[in-house]
Amino acid sequence: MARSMHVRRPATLASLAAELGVSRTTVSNAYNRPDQLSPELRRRVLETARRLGYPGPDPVARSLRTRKAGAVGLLLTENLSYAFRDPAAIGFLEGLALACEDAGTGLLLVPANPEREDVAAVHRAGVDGFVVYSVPDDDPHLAAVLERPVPTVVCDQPDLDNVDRVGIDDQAAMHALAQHLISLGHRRVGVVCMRLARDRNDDFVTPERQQAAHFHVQRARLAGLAQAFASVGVEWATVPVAERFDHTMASGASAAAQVLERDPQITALICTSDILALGALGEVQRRGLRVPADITVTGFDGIREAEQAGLTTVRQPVLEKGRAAGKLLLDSAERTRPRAVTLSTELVLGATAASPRGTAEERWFGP
Amino acid sequence: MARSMHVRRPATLASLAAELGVSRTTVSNAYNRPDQLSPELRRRVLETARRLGYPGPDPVARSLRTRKAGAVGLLLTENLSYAFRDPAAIGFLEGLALACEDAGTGLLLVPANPEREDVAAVHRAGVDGFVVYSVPDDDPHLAAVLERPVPTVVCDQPDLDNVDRVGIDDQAAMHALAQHLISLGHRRVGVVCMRLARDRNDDFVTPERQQAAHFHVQRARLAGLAQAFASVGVEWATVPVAERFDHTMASGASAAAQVLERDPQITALICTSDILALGALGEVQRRGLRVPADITVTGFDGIREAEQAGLTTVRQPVLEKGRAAGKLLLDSAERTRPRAVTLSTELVLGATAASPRGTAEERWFGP
DNA sequence: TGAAGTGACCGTAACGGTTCAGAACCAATT
DNA sequence: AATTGGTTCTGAACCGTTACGGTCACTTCA
Repeated sequence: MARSMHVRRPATLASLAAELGVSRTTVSNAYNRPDQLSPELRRRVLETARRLGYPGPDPVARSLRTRKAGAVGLLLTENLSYAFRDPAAIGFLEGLALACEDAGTGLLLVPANPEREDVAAVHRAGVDGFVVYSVPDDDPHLAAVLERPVPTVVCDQPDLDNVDRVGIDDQAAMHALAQHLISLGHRRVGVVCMRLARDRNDDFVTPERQQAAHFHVQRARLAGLAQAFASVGVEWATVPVAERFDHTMASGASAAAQVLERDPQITALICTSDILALGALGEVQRRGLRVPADITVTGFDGIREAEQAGLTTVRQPVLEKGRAAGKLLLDSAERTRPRAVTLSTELVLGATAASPRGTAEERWFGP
Repeated sequence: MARSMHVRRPATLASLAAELGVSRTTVSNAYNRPDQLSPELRRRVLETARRLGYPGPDPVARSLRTRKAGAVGLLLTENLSYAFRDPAAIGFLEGLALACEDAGTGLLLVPANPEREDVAAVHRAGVDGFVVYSVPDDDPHLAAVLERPVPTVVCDQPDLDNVDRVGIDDQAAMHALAQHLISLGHRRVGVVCMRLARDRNDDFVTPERQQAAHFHVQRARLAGLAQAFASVGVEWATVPVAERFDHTMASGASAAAQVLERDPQITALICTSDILALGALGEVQRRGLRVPADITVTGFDGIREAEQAGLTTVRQPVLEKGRAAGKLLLDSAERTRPRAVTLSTELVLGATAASPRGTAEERWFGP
């Protein structure tokens, strides 16, 4: 190949300067400060660059000198690829991408596999800051991020002092949903929740595990439920709570089955995410139960698929969360840290919740 | 704040070395080659690093020295955020993320806004290679990427000599779909297609524009249709082809309306993407036409939403495309470039295509 | 006892830029 | 003639690492 004949090392600023008989500074200026040299010389520089195949200043070397990478890193709970399967995560990504785009900043997806504890990828990331999306309190990747001398914004979890955060009031939102169910007359309920810690537990959750949960969001949602139901005399410890490690519809279905087998008498199945709820919905119907006539099912998130299914749920502004996280990170002007943004949620009254047989009214006024 | 009291410059390899009274090399080795120094010294190095708040070797400086960034860049046709709204793009991203994750490589989303011709983001990207997803032939960002001295893989379009490519045979796939429609008896059809060039043209497409299209994929799909229909005597120039710049269901709907107004007699509406087809489907039904009894509608891509709608379409392996692109880029071992990967497609016979009233049989044999 | 390892560490030279304080030159003003 | 100001270009320092080719003391073995 003719190509491999002249394996001349790629041109650099210095070689260009030598070729032209000018200083490196001048070549650098030709790219970065056109006003610092005569148009004629600049033209010659660019011309020679083209001739020599010089692609312009090396981005890495520039980053080293300027101490700016022009990118923000994103750390996720899950596999990188998972993020593209979860509608809520996709919404978050879209919002974050929006903010980055506005700022002309790149978005680096850091390959932090939660299985392996390999933190090297975090150390290798050349970024000006990190956004951390929904990781457990004790995530080693998070620890590695916090060691890096760059600003960081956490979305959802964990809730750390000294670190900027964007999120919602999970406990209050779930409390509101619970109040709604309570007002409908539900007292005997079951719960399906997402993973509470980094270890897999596809089973019922003990009260201790609920309180010790390393995922702040799930802990808060359960606490919201517990608080609401306890206030109307429900013994929370007796409520079956099934946990699933994988966040899939299949998990929702199997968890629903597990709960229903433990207590077939429940009138409502409360799920801490829409994905789980959609799975539960399928399982419930597969068992011949009508929703909401025989049983109420609720979710959390407000994803499109939930809306289509008419799910009663809590809508949270996923896109806004991403955008807010990005803005917070990029507006490093405001130095009053740590800052916290709490976005509002909305109770979505779908068609999957209703009063249990023997309605609230009947309870109060008798048949 | 106590924090701002000691604004001591952040520790570096050198300052650590000085503190310890060893050489920089040794500190570097403590991180990168533990076998090159005694465990005891290594322990001391790491201990001192912790005490001084040294976060480990600076990734940018390391990248400069090793000439490795540990990330691949992704260049998209559209706004970054758009990628998270298009199911096909999401699938591609998932596949690409999968490949990157396997290799422990980061994925940098480059903010290349197609509106502005601002190529700086491409120059600023510290990456070991680029994946380019479906951009027009004359995209300035693509030109900037190709100038960079790093390997590049193009997915879908454009189809360049000297550059690795992953894609499908768009022309053949569309030809097969057309053959199917022809065998059903369709002769009078309309077409809805995606943007053919970087300039906005939300209108009918002239034959010249079809052939000069800067989007290779769309050009090929139209060519497949033209070829198939021409071979059964249809004058392709008379077929109404409506183009839309934005890739949304709303665009599909309006384009369908435009085509139907031009020629209400068409028996099939062929769309070059599922998104457009779903929009067209809505518009057609809004007009009181039954699908497929009154009119046939087809798509292209095979996204989940299309499957749910029972759309007759062509399924292409979007996730596989992403994965293949990533692998191609990362397996720089095989140096037999340029390489090309053409993945196979599948005709999906949904419920939106049928013989037109007055079927093929009736045409041949009479009533 | 001398040659040949071996393990632990170091010095120097890149890597490819950006930046800042001037130098050199020229024209215009005082 | 000296000063001022502006434009254009340069020299040297610096960014924080890692690669490479050593040195040096301490075994090991014939």
